[in-house]
Amino acid sequence: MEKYNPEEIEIKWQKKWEESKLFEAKYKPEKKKFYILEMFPYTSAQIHMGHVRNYTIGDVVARYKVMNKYNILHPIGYDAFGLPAENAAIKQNIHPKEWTYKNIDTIRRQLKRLGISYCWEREVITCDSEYYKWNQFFFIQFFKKGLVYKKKAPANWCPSCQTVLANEQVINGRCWRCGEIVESKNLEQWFIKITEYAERLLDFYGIKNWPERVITMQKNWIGKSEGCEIYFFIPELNEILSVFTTRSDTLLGVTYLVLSPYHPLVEKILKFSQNNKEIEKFIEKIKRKSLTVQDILEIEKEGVDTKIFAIHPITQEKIPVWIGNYVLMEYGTGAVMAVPAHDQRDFEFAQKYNLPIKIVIKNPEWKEIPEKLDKAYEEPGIMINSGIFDGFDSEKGKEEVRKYLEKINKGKKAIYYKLKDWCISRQRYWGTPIPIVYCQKCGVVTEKEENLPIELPYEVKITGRGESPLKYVEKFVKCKCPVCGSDAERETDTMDTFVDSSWYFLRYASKDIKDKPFDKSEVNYWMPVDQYIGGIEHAILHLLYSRFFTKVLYDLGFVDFEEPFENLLCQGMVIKDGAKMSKSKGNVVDPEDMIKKYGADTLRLFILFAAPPEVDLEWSEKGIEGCWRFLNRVWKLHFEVKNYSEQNQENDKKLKIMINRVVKGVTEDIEKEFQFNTCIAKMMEFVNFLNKELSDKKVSRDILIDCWKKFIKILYPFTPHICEEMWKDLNEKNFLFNENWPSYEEIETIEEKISIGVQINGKIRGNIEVSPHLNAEQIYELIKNCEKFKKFIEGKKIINKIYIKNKIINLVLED
RNA sequence: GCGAGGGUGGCGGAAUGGCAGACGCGCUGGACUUAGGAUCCAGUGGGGAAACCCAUGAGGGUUCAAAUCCCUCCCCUCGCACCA
Repeated sequence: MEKYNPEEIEIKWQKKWEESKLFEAKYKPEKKKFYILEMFPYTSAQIHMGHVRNYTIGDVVARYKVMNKYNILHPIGYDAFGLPAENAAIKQNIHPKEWTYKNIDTIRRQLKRLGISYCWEREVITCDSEYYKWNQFFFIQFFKKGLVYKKKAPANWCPSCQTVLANEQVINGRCWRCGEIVESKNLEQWFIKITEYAERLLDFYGIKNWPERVITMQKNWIGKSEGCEIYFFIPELNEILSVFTTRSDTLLGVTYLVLSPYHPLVEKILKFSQNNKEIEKFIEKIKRKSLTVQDILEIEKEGVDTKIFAIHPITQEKIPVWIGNYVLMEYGTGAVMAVPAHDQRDFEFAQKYNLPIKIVIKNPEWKEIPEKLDKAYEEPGIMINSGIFDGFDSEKGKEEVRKYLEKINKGKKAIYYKLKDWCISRQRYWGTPIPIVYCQKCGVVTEKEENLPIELPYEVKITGRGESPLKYVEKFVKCKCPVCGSDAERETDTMDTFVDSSWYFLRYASKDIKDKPFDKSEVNYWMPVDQYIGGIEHAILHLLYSRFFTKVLYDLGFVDFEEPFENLLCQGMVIKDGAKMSKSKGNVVDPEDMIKKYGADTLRLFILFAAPPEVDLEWSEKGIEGCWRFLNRVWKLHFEVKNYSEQNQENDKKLKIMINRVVKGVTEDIEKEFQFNTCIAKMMEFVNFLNKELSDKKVSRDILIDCWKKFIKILYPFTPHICEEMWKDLNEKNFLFNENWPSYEEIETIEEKISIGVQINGKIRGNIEVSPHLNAEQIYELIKNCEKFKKFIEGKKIINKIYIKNKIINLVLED
């Protein structure tokens, strides 16, 4: 027997797999398909344990499904655009392109070294103009459909780094890099109208199995609320103020209105109000404050009286108008009707400024209407003090008030969403150029499709300042108008990298990609993705954008499905010493070091064994050693099996039962929620059992070899290299990848005796061996005559016998 | 505050109404050995000499039977957070 040498075995098989193009996906419309996808890596320097976990889980699924005769697509690519490449350019004085491609080479090598069964022929690199050309193409299609527009909007601006930051780079209101408080800066930006798809994105029909929390997070992010717009006339300004409310039933309890300090009417108010000095002071104060999330939570409600009045649409009463710091311009109409009796925020504000509180909803538990409330009553109830609406249940009252308002033209049904349009402009170099041209004559026009791609110029000076470096690349900026041919200028902003990742999975699903983004029939065959695997951090952004993109492509007739990912698995983080592995914490374990020390199979095994896929995994040096020992035992056992020559059949049946049990267990645990940790535990049990069995020498060679082959097959998806080696050593010619997953028989059909638990009055008193075919009565007869149970039963009357087949029998005795 | 998930040996974790702690780590003892941080064997929730008793965050309930279902409470993690 040779010593187990993982490096030699693994590299040998990886080469063979590559030479035979074993994992190449083939479009076979007549075969049932399985598209297994893992979120592609961002091209930072190298892969980390999180990637290893993600990709190993995917590889087990892929290899398992192949053995179950699915036609598999298991692709990989690189998310290659993005800010870190520019930061590296500044810091290391290296061009973003060189940096990115160098990293891709490293990552590719590392993935191959892990032995993941990728179809390398379909690799996608998003910074390749062959790919981003189609970002530009889709942008133009979206533009034609009216889904793209430009507007001035506040962007996250870091005054110290002199650059715009993406939302996700703003942590608690501060810059992720330098910690400076992020400011808001108005810039012209390109937007895609994702809000037009809000309703369809809320519909998760077509999604089979996603973690509930991801769906909840998306629903919250979209944030639909149904209510009513109500119009208050302001005579002094001769303006109508529209407010949004979900509680139209409380309309008669309105005692004042509140505008956001950013509300457009504020300017006019400043002109007309006698209180304008104070208002100005207040607004100054609000705008000066840059607030972090924490601040907003702790901040006290403050406001200023405009001394201007609005007219209540129903009672015609004069309602004071205030400006308050607790009203958001970004939501609803930027103005609210305040009902302090039934809204806690309004209640606090009213108390502070001595504004009246009018109760209009009666808590059914109140015996009488209280004089004073100590907090707002926000639950439903019966409408009171509401004129013609008195006596209505508040839920029904919402409808009634709304209908009445509609009749008198003072309001209408309205739905608002938290979701904002997707800002895709980035003032950066390393991204897809937006295919827009500014022409003196024709205005803003899209580039002609035949002129794509608009290539990113290589020669550029990256400064890290707030403007796109492309602005200073004359060769890039100067162009001809695609409509009239006169001199024009290009847009210099590039696209958010989330555009790249919104359709990469379609590109994979297509072999023929010359002159088109993807092949429609092949994409319709492979899609939707049957199993998507990735981190929870993409719960909203990437997954929402991809769903949106797919729906638009459906509407444009590019694809025949609306949901890209049917099943989603979010794997947990890899942590060490209780914290996520990170350079700053100094607790990083490098996968390559581990592969050097133990081999890829051991690393894969450990990462699958230490925890179920969706929970966080605590790294353990001792744990990986345990897996190393296990594979060494398997290796040793293999040679003992191979050289075994006994023909004693005494325990053959027992061995058959064991292999059936483990095949059944592993199959079921993979099928059910990918419980790879218990699969491995079951295989370890089998190895422990077989070890003993071999020293007893009571099984026959043929049966043993047969069982061992089955075992190699089920271990294969987890640790493919060592399995290929053992497989070939048994004179098998096929790759295991092309073998069938073993079948199993139900235990009852092969097992003669089963050990069941014996309970007396619900207490376990021991075990008994019985045939699986016996019934409760027959088992009871056995127990009655069994010495160890006699003393519990003798002289007592049995009032019930509960037998759970093959598990337990409970005898209930009279007291 | 709201929403979701979770709390089981010294540790990672099994068991989703049916023998709690599978499997692995660690630990203890033994074998082999010049040596062992290699390998193999045995043991390992707590109490007890034993029969047995007690144990799944705390307390109550349902059931022949509860880690699992129901109620009350405590703690941890994540997400959202002035959303009108």
